[in-house]
Amino acid sequence: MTLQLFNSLGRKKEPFVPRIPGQVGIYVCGITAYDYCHIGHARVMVCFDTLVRHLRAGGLQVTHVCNFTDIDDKIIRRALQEQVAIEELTTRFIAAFHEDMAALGVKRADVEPKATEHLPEMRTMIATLIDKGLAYESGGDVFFAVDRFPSYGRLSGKHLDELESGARVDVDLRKRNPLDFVLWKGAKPEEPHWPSPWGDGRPGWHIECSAMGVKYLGEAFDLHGGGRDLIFPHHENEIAQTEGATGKPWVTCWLHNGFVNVVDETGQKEKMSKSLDNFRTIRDLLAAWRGETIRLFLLNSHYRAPLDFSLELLDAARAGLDRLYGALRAACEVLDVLPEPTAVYWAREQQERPDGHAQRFREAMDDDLNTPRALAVLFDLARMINRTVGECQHGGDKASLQQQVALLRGLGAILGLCGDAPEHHFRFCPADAAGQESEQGRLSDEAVERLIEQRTIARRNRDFAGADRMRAELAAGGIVLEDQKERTLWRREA
RNA sequence: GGCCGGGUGGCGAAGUGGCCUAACGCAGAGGUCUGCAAAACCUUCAUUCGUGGGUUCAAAUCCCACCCCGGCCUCCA
Repeated sequence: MTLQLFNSLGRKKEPFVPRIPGQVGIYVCGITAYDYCHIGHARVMVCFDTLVRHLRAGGLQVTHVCNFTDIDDKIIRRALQEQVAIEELTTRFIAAFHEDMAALGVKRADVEPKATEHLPEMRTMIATLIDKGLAYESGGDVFFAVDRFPSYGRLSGKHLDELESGARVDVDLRKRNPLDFVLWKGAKPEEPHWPSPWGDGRPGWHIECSAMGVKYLGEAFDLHGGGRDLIFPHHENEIAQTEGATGKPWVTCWLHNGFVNVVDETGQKEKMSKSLDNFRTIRDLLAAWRGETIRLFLLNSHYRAPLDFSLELLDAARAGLDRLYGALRAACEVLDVLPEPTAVYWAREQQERPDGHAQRFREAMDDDLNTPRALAVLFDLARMINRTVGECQHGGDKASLQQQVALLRGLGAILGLCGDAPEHHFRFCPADAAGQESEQGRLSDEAVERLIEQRTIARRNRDFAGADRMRAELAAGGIVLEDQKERTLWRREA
């Protein structure tokens, strides 16, 4: 079975066949750097990071491009509000983006181009479009003429005539067709601008992805992804510009992930978005939950389905992750070292692993990135590991345990999970504002270890009342104990 | 108005014609283990898949109608 992906262009699953055997180019629409990222952004990045990991596990050489929009209306407005230079603002939020993504286990893209660093490419493309009669100057701006691109609307399933009849705001008299979109905006006073044959100004939003996509991945490449909300008009416009300029088909397969919705107290749902001001930033959440927990939460539903966000669901995800790491930790009781969390590489591994788990995992991922099903395999493996640990403790064979744990880590790595030391997971200490009082009440790792030692002595002396008192003391600090044969493990409760 | 997703157990979520008396996770119940716990393991937890029709030997899965939720058509991941 080969990888099948749901192509938004045509709205059906298709076998994924790289244009160049063994190689894949993927462009993911990144962020506009003017604010912190929220769960919606996290979803896109985790989703495509996972896809890239899976492609690589399949032996493909992937070039992953993810851009930054570092000039646009919102950025200008925000910089003005905060009284900072535009570049300072964008630099700050790009750095924040990198931090957040690192916490979520999202690998850096191979290329992270910025719009402001690609003015020449954009101008060239605009010039070509004008030459070809697909774009025109009007009132200091340059517009793309949608009428001149016959397949406009193909991606979004919209027809020009229907769009035009729809109620549209702001009829711009400089446009020949109200749907024409701007490629180049004439400079306004006080705004950053660059020179161009059509006068000073700055690029429109859509053109940057076209120009940078072509530059780094070519006039034709395999995959282009982003959130559902980008289908129209952003991606529709990208296609029109690029294919208009090059005269040939651009992207083979368009991928779009579903929204993250927010449910309020009354049960009302709505899409999480900046403009609705109902978003939770990743950074907020990272105070109370590990990034990996957020990642598991996101991967627990299929990427194209809508996803409702709630704190309760994050707690459930944390409990699920506890289970996975619990198995790894149990394995530590038998194995001296855990196998490296290196992603399974199918080309090499598949013959050696006829065992059902790897197979099931791969089939799930190959089926349009069915991460919930892939995750189920991980949980099944965890159960098996727990069982095997029990057998090992009764004199069973360690080799199969070693293999199972290696598989859990190897498959986990494709999802970007289970890569840490179990203790790192269980001792995670929420830095969250849950309270100032918790600041004092919080026990340091060392203090916990000390109390546990005392308790061990008490238990040895069969002073169970004393031991229970110490356990209660630890419990008050959010510490849960697990007595093993030889030692006592502990974890912090959420 | 046009177009697009989604409605599966207490919750989340797979499954899209027979392996489904519905995977997996969370929560719950009982048991084993334990000084007691915790964790783990075992057992249990939807004869039912928004509603009503229909097609079929067979439907959560296909067709028709309807209801509900969300989104896009304007910046948005």
